[in-house]
Amino acid sequence: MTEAFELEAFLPYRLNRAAEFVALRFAAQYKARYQLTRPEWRTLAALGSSGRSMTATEIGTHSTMHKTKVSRAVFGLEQRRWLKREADGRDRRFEHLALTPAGQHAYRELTELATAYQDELLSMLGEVDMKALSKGLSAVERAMRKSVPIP
Amino acid sequence: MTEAFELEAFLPYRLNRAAEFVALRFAAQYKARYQLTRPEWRTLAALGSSGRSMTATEIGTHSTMHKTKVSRAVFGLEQRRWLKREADGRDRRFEHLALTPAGQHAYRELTELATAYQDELLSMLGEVDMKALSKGLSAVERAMRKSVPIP
DNA sequence: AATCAATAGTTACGATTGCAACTAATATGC
DNA sequence: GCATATTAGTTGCAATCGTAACTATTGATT
Repeated sequence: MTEAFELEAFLPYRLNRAAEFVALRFAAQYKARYQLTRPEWRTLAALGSSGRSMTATEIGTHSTMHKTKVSRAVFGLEQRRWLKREADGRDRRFEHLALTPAGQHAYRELTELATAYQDELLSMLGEVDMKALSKGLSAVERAMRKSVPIP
Repeated sequence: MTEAFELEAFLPYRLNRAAEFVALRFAAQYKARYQLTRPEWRTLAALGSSGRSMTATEIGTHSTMHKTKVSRAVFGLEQRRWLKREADGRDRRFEHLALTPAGQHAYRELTELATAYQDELLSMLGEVDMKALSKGLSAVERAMRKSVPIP
């Protein structure tokens, strides 16, 4: 006899639920403190974490966000004066995006929140299970790099 | 000196990216074949998997979907005649939702797709890493049950 | 039993999203 | 060197989403 389908064991379902839970609790923090949207936080994080300037496409690839999402997030951060654009001298289609000092300051504050949250998660999950999760996620990331994009 | 924040190691970020990757590849299948939305698939799966009738609130709790999402998904499935509502005799606020034979048929077809996809994931990740991921997700699920809902 | 609180589910509406079409710039082929 | 294809990024628009307000029903309080 064939094994019955178990939704509770279905990986997309489990991953999605876990991701939503973990993300929501953190989003509540930066939304409350900075009125940042999620795409804005992800853009800020990509730029701040890289420590260099990036193009919008790079940000999108790195954080797997749609280019229109990135475009709007960049606009939002630009209005806050957290980010400045600089045209590429050789190829003017490119815009090099970099954090302003104010943006870097916000990034540092947010990474403090993020680090504290990561610690909180570690204590919630325990070191052993956290390691297991990390190992599993690494495998997914490996698969992502190998796989051909869907759209 | 303090450890620098590493976005690539930040759990919400990693989980979200992995979940999106895994979900998107499956969504492409049921969208192409049935024009099902994600909330509709999740509702169908919750009902089919439980094997019994459920209320909208139960579906929402179980799949962590907002009640308006559930409400619209139920409406969609009802229009396809995949689901029927039955009022509770004692408390008429409740609606007991159950799959029709057509709905059960669709559910079985979709679970075949899902099972095949799960197998594909297993072969992509490898058994060891899949086990690790599963163990890590179980820990998150445990934390979810303990934690107080944010909204 | 009359009022008030709580719960299940729906809906109106503003915000967010992604697709497709667009502009602008550069690369390629002939 | 000119037409065509390609790429970076933006925007219009329709679909989707979540919040808050709503209806309907039941429970609790007095």
